[in-house]
Amino acid sequence: MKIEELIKQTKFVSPLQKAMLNLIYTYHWHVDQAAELFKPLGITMQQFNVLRILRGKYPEFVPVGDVKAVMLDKNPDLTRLCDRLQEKGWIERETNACNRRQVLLRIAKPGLELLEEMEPLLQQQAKKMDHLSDEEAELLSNLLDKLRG
Amino acid sequence: MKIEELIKQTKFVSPLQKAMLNLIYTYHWHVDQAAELFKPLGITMQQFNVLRILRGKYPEFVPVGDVKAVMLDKNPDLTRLCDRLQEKGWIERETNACNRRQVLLRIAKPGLELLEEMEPLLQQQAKKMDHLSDEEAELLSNLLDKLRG
DNA sequence: TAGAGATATTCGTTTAAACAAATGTTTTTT
DNA sequence: AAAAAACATTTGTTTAAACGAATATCTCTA
Repeated sequence: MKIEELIKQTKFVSPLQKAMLNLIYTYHWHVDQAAELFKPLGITMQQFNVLRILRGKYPEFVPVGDVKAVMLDKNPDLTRLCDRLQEKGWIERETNACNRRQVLLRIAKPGLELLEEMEPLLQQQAKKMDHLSDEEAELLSNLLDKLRG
Repeated sequence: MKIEELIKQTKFVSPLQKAMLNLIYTYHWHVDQAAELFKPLGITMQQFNVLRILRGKYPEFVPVGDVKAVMLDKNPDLTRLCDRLQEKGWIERETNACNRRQVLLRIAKPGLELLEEMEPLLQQQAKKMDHLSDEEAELLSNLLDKLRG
């Protein structure tokens, strides 16, 4: 369904404004879908995002600041997000001996297992979203890059 | 800057996953920008969104449910969002005499004036985002429509 | 014309987001 | 070497989001 119909608006200030409204709408559409998948597992999208980043570096430890730098949203409260991840046993946390200001993070075994479990669910969801060809998906990504300038 | 560099990730499960990560990143990028503009005015994006919808119907009154239906995010707590808009004097609220379950909303004069004030600021921000041509913006919007299926 | 069911919004409570200020640590300057 | 500045993260507090349950009203059916 086209964005005009979904938000019942036919006139837009510009094609760019229309695209931006569509971007916001599509983002929320995606979040709603993902939330359904994540909720029964007791994990939020942001938490999942952090675990994904840590898995990418495993078995290295990574400073909190480095994680923040590459997060999709620059969550200012990474401390308490990590508190929650640690309570669930999904990550390990320790201060860096070489630089005691830094706190180092590493994904723990149960965290890796959780991501493992989620993989088929994620792929299943991805399959439902097969409306774009690989070429179109690439094009979309490139347009988003260009949008940000 | 391309998404690969921004999130320091070179391998993606699929072009679609890359596009989705880019979508999420770009959304937050936009929200961060918009927040700077909105914050000094004491209004949030969601509140702005509601005012915009009400202006589109002015001088009609609109049921709360109708507003929710066309919102970009389906905020479940429109009641308290409207409380805040009313406290600031930006909207009027009254129960529908014909159907006393419904609450009707209308943007008030100060709300219209606020939107008026914001217009040049929004256009100014839009000008900074001139990296896409009209055709490319249309294409982006169409791809997002197609993504949702 | 009760009463069951559907609809539209609100309220209560728990939890997390936002923001500013503070803490502890390292580096740089004088 | 002491003081100032910069850095990395944490903490405190206010505010809003999330979610389910509740209220109030209307509609339809028996």
